[in-house]
Amino acid sequence: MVTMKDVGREAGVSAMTVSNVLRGNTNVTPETARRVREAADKLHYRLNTTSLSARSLRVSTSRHGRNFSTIGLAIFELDRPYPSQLASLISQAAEKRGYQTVVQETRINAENERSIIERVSNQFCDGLIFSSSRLSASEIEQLSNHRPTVLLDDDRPQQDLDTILTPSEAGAQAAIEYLWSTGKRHIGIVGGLGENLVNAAGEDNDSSATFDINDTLHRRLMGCCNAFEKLGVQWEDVPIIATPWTDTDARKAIAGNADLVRSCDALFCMTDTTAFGVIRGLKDIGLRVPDDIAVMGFDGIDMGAIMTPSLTTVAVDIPMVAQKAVDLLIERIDDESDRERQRIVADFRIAQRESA
Amino acid sequence: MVTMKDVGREAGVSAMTVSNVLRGNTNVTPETARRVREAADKLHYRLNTTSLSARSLRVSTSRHGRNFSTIGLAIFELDRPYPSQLASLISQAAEKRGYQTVVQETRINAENERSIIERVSNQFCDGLIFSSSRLSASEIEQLSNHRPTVLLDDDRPQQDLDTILTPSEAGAQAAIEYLWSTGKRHIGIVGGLGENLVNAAGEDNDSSATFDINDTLHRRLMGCCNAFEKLGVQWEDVPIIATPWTDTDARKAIAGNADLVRSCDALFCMTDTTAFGVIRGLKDIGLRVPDDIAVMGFDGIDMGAIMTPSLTTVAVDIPMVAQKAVDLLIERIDDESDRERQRIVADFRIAQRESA
DNA sequence: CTGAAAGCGCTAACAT
DNA sequence: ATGTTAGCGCTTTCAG
Repeated sequence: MVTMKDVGREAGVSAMTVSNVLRGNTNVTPETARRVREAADKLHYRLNTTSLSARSLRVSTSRHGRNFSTIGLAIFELDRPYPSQLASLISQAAEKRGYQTVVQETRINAENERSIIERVSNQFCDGLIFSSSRLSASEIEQLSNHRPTVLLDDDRPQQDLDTILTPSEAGAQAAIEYLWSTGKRHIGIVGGLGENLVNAAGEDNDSSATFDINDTLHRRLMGCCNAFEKLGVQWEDVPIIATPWTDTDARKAIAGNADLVRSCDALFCMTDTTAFGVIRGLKDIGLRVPDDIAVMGFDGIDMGAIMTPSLTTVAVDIPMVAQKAVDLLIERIDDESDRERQRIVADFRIAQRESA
Repeated sequence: MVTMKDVGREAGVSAMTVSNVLRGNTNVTPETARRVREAADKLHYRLNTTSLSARSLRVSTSRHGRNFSTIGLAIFELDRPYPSQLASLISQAAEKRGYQTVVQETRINAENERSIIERVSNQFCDGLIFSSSRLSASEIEQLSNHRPTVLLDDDRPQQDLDTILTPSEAGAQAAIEYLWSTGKRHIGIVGGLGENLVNAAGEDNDSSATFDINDTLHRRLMGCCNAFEKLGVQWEDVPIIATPWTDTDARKAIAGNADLVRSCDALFCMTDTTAFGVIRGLKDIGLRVPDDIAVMGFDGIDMGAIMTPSLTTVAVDIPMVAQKAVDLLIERIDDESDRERQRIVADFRIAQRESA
């Protein structure tokens, strides 16, 4: 690494003069400045900002008088609508409160998450937001040196961190009840079993042994189950189509379960993206939505309103998730007191559109 | 700020012992350890990782023997398919090469971009990728202390940085030619004029005065223009429907230009998202796609394949954009030599699907 | 106009 | 088992 000392030696001056030249602050002879700049160019000098920050510990105010507060957001996937909308909303909510957000993709991999904390979040973030983490709260706490942390969509009971949850159980129950209220009596569920999101099985048997990637799934299934029970339908009789929660997988799952699908008059899908694939898959096998069969999703991503047919769905209040996450985190950052951890379930509404 | 010294004073030990306890490394009396931990808790001590990094300058290898290389990606929006897919692909390409990616949303705002560089990228990234930046290359260079930088989709000729471009001109030309080849003779263009992406007019009149947010638009229009010229169609006769490049805006634009739309037998949309809104808007006014009118998009986002009807589009090789961006950047990071700047235009193909 | 010294918080190496 | 020393790259202070 090239230091100011090196540049100084090359230019025949001290490191101090190099510093002065490069920041253009104090008076330096034009000739000296030129020599220094040449030397810096020649050696490809780059300001080592790490040590700059070390220095800045000393001076209370930053050079520009701004607050350099930063939130780290670890999110499972960036290429799908729900997490990317959430990331965007969090960025914007944080910005309104004077925080910069840095987003990192975990792809639901524990090793990635550790790396994120070690390399970045822990290095310079004032707080962390973890969405669908595979790490235990205690590991996050330890790796992050007890940085304030908010978890999203992590329902493991042993966690002792602030948590924002999507209304999986209540939302799913409301979905089934809605379909029932429109006269559907043969409601199937899509996205039920098997590995979900990604096939991330078989890793990480230690710290997160208690973690089930299908946690959110279970809560949504539980909501369905409750609804059917209230409606007097045997849970065992409910058709469940297994598929990962992606559009292409869901499309294939419909093709592979055509007969089962034809016995239904409505399908409730575990996510909107799944529903998109289902609607496409239904067209592939000659079924019209909603005329032949109703389809309902879960999430409330923007694109659902634009699709043809537009998607009836459990619309989670995603801006609320983002806002609460940011608020809770900043509260923790500002206030070191040990107030009790919070656990907030986001609102939802049934967005009644064309598909059901 | 609470330092190890403070904790040590509270616990009646030296800072060194505090360090040892907190990292659980060396042998410490359980009793001492307990006292230290209590003191740390009481004072709300948090490891100052800034100085950790300062320290790490000294020891060549990191504590875990890993390389802590990081790429900063500044992207205009995270809640739309194209940029979020791109961000995801860049993250994954970088990871394969041992780099962690931190993503930040600019929302096409110069002040945000400056903040991103100052707060984050400049602090600890080895290199930057800027997508649709509003800053000039020279400002980026200066703010980032000459960090290696790759620009995406920035066609300003004065820039002297590595650049990856989407094939706007060739892609648009190919789109028009494709529609023509299917017998369409009344092709309209959607997404043509007015502020695009966001209404970010009126800011930043100094450094980026030379920057036109409609730059990409102009290149795509130029491609259309070339195609029509070759086909013997007067450019002045081509219907152009102005709308920002979002689905909801595009949907409204169709409703507001119903008569003009009805005179067309095909519509070429500036982005896939625009096309989604257009298809929906066409249904709103009773036109069927592709029976009554063909629709074509530009980008090649995944969802286009799942829609009903599936979207015929200029499918940019987005993985190639991501891969080249990462490769070029890492090349710059590794090799300080001043090889000439590169300028790569990504491949594309016409994804021939149902909508046209 | 230029440079020497001190020190930011932390920890490896060494001393007690 | 615990403490002391030195130093990471840089910049503020103050002396030449």
